Amino acid sequence: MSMPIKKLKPIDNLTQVDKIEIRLEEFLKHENFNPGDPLPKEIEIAQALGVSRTAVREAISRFRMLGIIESRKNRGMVITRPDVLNNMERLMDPKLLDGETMKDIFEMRLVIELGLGEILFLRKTPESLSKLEEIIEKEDKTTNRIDRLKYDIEFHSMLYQISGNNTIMRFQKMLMPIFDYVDSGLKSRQKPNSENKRATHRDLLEELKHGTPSGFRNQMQSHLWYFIEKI
Amino acid sequence: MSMPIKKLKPIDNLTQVDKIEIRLEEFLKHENFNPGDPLPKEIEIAQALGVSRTAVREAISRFRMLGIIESRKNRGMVITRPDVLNNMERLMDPKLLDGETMKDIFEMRLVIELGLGEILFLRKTPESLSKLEEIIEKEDKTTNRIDRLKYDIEFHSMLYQISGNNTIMRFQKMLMPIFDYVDSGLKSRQKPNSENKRATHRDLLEELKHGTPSGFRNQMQSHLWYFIEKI
DNA sequence: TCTGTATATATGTCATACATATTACAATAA
DNA sequence: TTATTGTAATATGTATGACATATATACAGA
Repeated sequence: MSMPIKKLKPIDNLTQVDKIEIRLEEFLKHENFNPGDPLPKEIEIAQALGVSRTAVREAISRFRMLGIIESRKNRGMVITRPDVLNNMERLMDPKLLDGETMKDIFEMRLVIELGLGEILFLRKTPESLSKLEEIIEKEDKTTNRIDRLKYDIEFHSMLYQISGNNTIMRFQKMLMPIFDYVDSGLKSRQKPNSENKRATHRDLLEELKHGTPSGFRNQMQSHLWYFIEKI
Repeated sequence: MSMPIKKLKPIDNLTQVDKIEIRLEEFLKHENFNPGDPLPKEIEIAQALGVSRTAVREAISRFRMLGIIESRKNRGMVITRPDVLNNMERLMDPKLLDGETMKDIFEMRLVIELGLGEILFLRKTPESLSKLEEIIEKEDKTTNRIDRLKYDIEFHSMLYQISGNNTIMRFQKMLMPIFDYVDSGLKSRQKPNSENKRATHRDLLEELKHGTPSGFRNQMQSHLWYFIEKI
């Protein structure tokens, strides 16, 4: 008969560097560090923790990767404001992500676009509306398929720009490759003839000019229907 | 009179490790590495690049941080599927971010919630609706302010759960601290009496049960009005 | 005031040795 | 044979000491 082996929890499997990382994070929070504040020297940290400078450097390089620590020769290290999206951008590669996550991202792009109406009505200006107008006109004139796609993207990008929300704009931009990848792999559930009433860019613009947020949301839903019904 | 000094771009200010990182990224893409594939040994990489193992390790530790490389003793290193949100979560700290970004995030949370309607109608089930029902009932019974807040959060969390989109759910969860922080710092533009017609959780549920996506979007807009008018 | 020089300093890089966990396989006992 | 245990090989993890390099500071000279 064997021992009740399940009771035996595995011991700390953290590497030295992991532990240092944890300690440093505690240290930063506890000492209430703010962007711009200088950090102790590498050697001092190593000595204080009783570890080698090598290990400290590896731990610190992780924070550098996150963007919350910067270091320059002789100046030492300082706390910096991280760029929230910077790291995420590097991971937006269809080869790296799993299907489930990519599907999630596909939906997320749609969700954001559908939810954008409210903010657009708050931020729209005559100038921005006329820019949308320009894009639509260029779109109407062209027959080239590739150009139409270009203007399509331009139109939606302009909407984000009008939102004045830089984070959302960047977020959308980095979602794009995944969105396109998923889109090209999904089949429509409906017959092609169901797209008869799809709202156009002009419909959206007219709604944005003279309509209501509620109306705009509905138009956008109609406009994106082609994608939504793929979900 | 000064030179047109702005035209003078700074020379390569990349560290050795930066260069190694770039080379490795090229290598990974060019050789078409996929999750699960093993990487060459550290020493081999170092020799191939003509640099020290230390530098290679620092570069690789960055990829480990991103979550696209994992390494175990003797097993060597392998490409792994990164967790897209993992790094971002660590940065969601009001002390680290600047006001602009936090405002963006505040809006983003609202945008997502406003755009969620469509997907909810696609994914709702009798079971999930009755769970919402339960939460509302508990909410109605309580008079405690803190409990009401708890059920409020629970209700909205349940909506995300119904969406079936794990990425959005996690995303929202990590946006929360920033959202609350910004919210507590913003003042309402309107007089308090303007909230007379605010849609309740029950309104949302009824709409979700018997209404339409369009109706739900409007109800949600009304429900979140308190926040929206703070934008 | 500006420019060049010297020096001190903290990070960046390197070479080397050893520690440690994991694998594969041989050795041993049942 | 079968299962457990020991052992060597291996790749990553850690430590140490040395040197390289960029930057700040101070000071000298024009």
